[in-house]
Amino acid sequence: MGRQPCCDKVGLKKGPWTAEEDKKLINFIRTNGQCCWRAVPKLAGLLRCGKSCRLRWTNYLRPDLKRGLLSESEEKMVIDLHAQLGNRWSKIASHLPGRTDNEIKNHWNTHIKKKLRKMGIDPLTHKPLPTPTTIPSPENDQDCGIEPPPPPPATESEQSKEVVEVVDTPLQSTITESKDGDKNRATSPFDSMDVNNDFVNNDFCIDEIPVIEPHEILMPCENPSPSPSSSSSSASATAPTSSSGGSFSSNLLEDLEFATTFDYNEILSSIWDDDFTSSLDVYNTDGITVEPLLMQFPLMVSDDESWKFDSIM
DNA sequence: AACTAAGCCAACCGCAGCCAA
DNA sequence: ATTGGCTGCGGTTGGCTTAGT
Repeated sequence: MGRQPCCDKVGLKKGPWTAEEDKKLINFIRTNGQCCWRAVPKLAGLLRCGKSCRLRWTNYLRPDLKRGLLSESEEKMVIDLHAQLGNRWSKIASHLPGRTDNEIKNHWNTHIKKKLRKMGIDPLTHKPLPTPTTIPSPENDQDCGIEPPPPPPATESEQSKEVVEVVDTPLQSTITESKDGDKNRATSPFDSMDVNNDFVNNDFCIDEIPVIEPHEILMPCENPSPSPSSSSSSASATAPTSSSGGSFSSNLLEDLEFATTFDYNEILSSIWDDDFTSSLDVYNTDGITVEPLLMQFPLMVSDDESWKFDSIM
């Protein structure tokens, strides 16, 4: 049965989201909540398909998102979970509050894969790579787009199945899953690894970027830099750049009436409904309940300029 | 300073699964 | 049991940024 396209693509906008679009989407979800993504663009006045709106919201605009590089512990968790679950990014993301599947997938492909290879571990199987004497390294470099020959080709599902079912390989984490989905972590791939052990213990860096401490990311906004007149639509009205993310441009912030000195919860309550924010208080991920996110991450910022509320007001 | 290559990430595409009619 | 609509997921790509020459 032929599937209809998810939306009529004629006249629909694609590509990076503008601050104006973000604003519309936030305002819509703020007043209506998340429902019927197909209807969202029409109701919110957006020339986007529902899918695009959902993606933008879940990957960028959600208030509970934790931005910035993954911490060391998060990376290790991703590796452990990947050993168990394979490329089931959404499942993996469900164990990392504030992280999206897309973010984890990107981080895996750009950072973790390389690190694992450096450590002599096949990122696909989480088993030791063949020694360089057996396979010439340039051809073996998957970054060149050349996957190594056997280990035998397995489909995505086969690969996942294999990883989940075969649990007593040397580097395999032994996470046992109870019926209610709880994961009891026993050993990590790193525990049994003595190859490059110093790397594991000392050099498993997060790209030399320190983890941002809460006191570092809470910005008092006492020093509003003399930004160009906010009424000027020149720079702030343009679409967000990829580096800045741009989900909160100065225009958007103006429109949402952010205060120059703010309390994050205040901001949240001004942007999102009480019902909505309260739904974030407890985040249950497959049996793992974490601290209420808004308490855990009073203000989640990163190198991302867009989160520096103070400097752009 | 200019050019090129590599890295990175937001967004798109298409399929799978779920569910209601 | 079948059909059709919707959402979620994973793979892929386009374009911007950064590093190297």
